[in-house]
Amino acid sequence: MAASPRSRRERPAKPALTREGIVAAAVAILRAEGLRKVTMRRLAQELDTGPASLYVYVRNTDELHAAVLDELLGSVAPVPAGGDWRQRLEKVLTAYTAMLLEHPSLARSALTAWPSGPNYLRLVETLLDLLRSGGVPRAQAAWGVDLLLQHATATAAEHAGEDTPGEWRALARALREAPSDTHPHIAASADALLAGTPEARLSWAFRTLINGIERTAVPD
Amino acid sequence: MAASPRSRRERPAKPALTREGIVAAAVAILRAEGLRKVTMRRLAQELDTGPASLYVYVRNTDELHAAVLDELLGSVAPVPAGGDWRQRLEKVLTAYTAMLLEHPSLARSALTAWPSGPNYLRLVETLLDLLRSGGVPRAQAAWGVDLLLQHATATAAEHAGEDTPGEWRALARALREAPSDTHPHIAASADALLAGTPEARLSWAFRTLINGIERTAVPD
DNA sequence: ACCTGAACACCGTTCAAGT
DNA sequence: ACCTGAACACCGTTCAAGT
Repeated sequence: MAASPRSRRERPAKPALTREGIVAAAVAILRAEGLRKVTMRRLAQELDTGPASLYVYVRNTDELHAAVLDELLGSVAPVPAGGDWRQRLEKVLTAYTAMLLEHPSLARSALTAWPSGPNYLRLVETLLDLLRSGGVPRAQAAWGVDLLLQHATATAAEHAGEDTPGEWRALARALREAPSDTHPHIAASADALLAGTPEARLSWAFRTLINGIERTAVPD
Repeated sequence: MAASPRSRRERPAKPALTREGIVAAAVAILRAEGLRKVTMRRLAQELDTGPASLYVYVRNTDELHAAVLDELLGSVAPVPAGGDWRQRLEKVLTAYTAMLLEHPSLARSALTAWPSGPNYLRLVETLLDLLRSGGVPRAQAAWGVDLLLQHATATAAEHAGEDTPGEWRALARALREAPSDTHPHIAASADALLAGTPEARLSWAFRTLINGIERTAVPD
């Protein structure tokens, strides 16, 4: 009679591969080392197998990243009830953006690979509910949700270039140094263009979007 | 006396490396094969040299992509004068978006690596001018330009996942199949959520943004 | 200063072969 | 059906050495 596997090794037995387990391991790597390390090869290594084995459960790297986002979406707390619908709307959107800002590279990939899991649907439902409670017509609310979520995702995705101080500084300099004869508006607005904390700008953007959504009719 | 280089080879003499030449070659590869092929190695091969040689002129791959975008920005035609400022604004933004839609993966990279070249400044100046001519206060116009350009860029970037039929279909299905007891708003709005041509939605989005920008004050 | 070959440390994905 | 080793076809970036 052979010894049980448990008595043979000190290490925990290698767990069977499942899609769930793969996604969980991917989330762990994301939190510890960032999305750039969430590769098929690194993941396989973590799961003590070869990269080819993962293709039984995940079609490709993009699908893997989408599954990871779906997972994280579950951690966005629901809005507490009560209060002004505009404020509540801004609060959900800010919470969603904050989650994405913890993983900007994931936001970047979410821009192309939209999630469609249960947590994403719950978020869409909440946004529709709030817009409708503010009296926004159904068609406008529907297109508005897309606009609001796109803004949140894109804003987080902008922070994906880990460093970016180079690019940002180059732009700030270019704006400040724009000659006022050829670029009078930029010269007059350089400070305004660069003003505001990220939080203030995000809040303004959401309020701007909501104001626009409220009063812009969808064609026909 | 040695023969002149010209008489020695049939091929045109290898041109000296310059940043300009490198960027031009990168644009050529982009047009012919897409951004995914605009790699240091592929570019070096095209220029008949080794990848290491490029690092004299370009800091890294991101900077290369930013330079390429800067180049393409020059191809966006200026707005013809005259007409309603809103319509003109929508027209410039649509032209900018159309250019980015020809290279969605470049739009994706533009979301993180903002250009700051002369063509980009010209675009910002035009947008500020149009918003000001519509009576939008300077501070709102400044933040508004950012919002408008971000929307254009993000919209183009969304199309970067070359195929994406999988993800899109999955989302459409999830929306249509959402049970009406737990997701009443989605159930009632499924058609509205999925309605509209990309052009109609882009136009609505720009008008929505402009309406919002017009009437949302910047803090303090 | 500019250019290069070669190396280091990685990738995604496929496929034939095994269990 | 699931899993694997090995291979194919690539990456970005650095560095010592040459001109």
